Amino acid sequence: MPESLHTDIQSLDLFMDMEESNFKSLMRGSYVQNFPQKIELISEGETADFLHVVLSGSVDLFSSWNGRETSMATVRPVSTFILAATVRDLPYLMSARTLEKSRVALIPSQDVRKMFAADSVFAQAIVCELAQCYRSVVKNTKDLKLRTSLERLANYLLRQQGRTGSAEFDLTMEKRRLASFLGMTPENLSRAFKGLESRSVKVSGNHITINDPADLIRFAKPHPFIDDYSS
Amino acid sequence: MPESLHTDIQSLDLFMDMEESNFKSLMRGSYVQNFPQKIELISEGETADFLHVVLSGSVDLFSSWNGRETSMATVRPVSTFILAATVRDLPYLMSARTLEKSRVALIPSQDVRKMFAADSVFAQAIVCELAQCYRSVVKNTKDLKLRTSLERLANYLLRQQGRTGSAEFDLTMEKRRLASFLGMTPENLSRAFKGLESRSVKVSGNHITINDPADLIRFAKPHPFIDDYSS
DNA sequence: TAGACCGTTTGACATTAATCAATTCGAACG
DNA sequence: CGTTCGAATTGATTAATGTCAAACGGTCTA
Repeated sequence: MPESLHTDIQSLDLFMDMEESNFKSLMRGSYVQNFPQKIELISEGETADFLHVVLSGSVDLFSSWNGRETSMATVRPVSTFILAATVRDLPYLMSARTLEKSRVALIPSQDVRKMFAADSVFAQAIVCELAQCYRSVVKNTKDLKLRTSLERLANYLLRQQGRTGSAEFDLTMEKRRLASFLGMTPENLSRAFKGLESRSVKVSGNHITINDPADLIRFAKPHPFIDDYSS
Repeated sequence: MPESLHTDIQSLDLFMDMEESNFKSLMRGSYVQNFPQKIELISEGETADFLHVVLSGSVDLFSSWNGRETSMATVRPVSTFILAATVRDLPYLMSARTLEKSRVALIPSQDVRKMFAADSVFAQAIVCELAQCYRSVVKNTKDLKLRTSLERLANYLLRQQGRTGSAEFDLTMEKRRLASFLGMTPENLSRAFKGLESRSVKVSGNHITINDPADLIRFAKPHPFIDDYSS
């Protein structure tokens, strides 16, 4: 693996503080692969042979049951996914596919498990990462169970707006995936956008304008323990 | 804290393999409290001062937003809760209340954090526990997003049946809470039970009889990556 | 044992969301 | 510049779920 990528990977909280030699050792068994768009990287139920790190592009985590499918999360650079399956040596609970041309680093799970037993700083970093992941999923569950689809969309838009700080921004995924992520059908999402027009939201293609954020906030009632992904 | 309780706590995967002296040291700062029924132990948003261990009774984890409330999980002896908030020193994402008279051990979060930095075996146990918790919530999300309420109930009954092994069993929580846990209203749950009558489910009070499990399975289509809580 | 209380059930109805079919829109391409 | 393809939208309809009010049925207690 080219040295330049080491730097990217090492910049992750997960690897940042670990013993340099240990990090090098982890990288020795790892390799980087480039994938075209819409390639399934892993499938639900497979054993977790590698910890994955998205270096560029983006990856969709999704699940299926009985012919239905739902998008669970989007992984963007630079971050890892399926850490939980890796450390427990259990089958994946989600599938993953590239959303666009992406570069992914693959670190053998066995090496990760060996290393976290040997390097206590690394173990601590894994604890933090997993706790963070756990809290994200809990927030997501609260979002799903406590809110209507219109409220979920409104809060989603406010979160996106918070990331850019601007009143205008572009959706970062296509609407059909957003619908799936928010737990509704594409048709319903389309109507939900209509329903937010009266709350000062303007949609044109995937460009969103929030004319009166205060008004939208009044309706959406965002709450840090659901919407603040940083805690 | 009485020595006899040490044994209960130490029997948890989380503490089982750690250095005896470290465990003792953790216990030194801890204490046990008895709570009556329906007492709120912690509230969403508070800082996580203690790791909680349910020794007897049972505890409901729930969340609220905008006047609505939903039950997220039930904690039964012997197990911990709010580990994630504890290790990250962040506010609770859920509230907790006793469902019945319960005995709870309180371990200062600071001590837990110190200890997991010092004892790498403990750190590994925390990693396993958190990974497990994470996977449980992911399964729950899949259940919510991929299934109708009728399917969720059917699979819930099959899971309960799997725990006892018998075709008959009693519900372990009152129906209003079960409804909330499954993401529906009590009225809807009542109708869902009716809807499962044709699938050989008989309900009498909180006593359930599954006359033809194969038939119910055909409808519910249980799947290990959603319903198998042991992996 | 009568009454009160609380959870559950039932029925009627409203709301929300999913489905199906048809159309529109927009980017990619020859 | 028109064609093509897939996504997005729209409308009509059905299905699922929530709401409200009333009735029912236990359990506890005075």
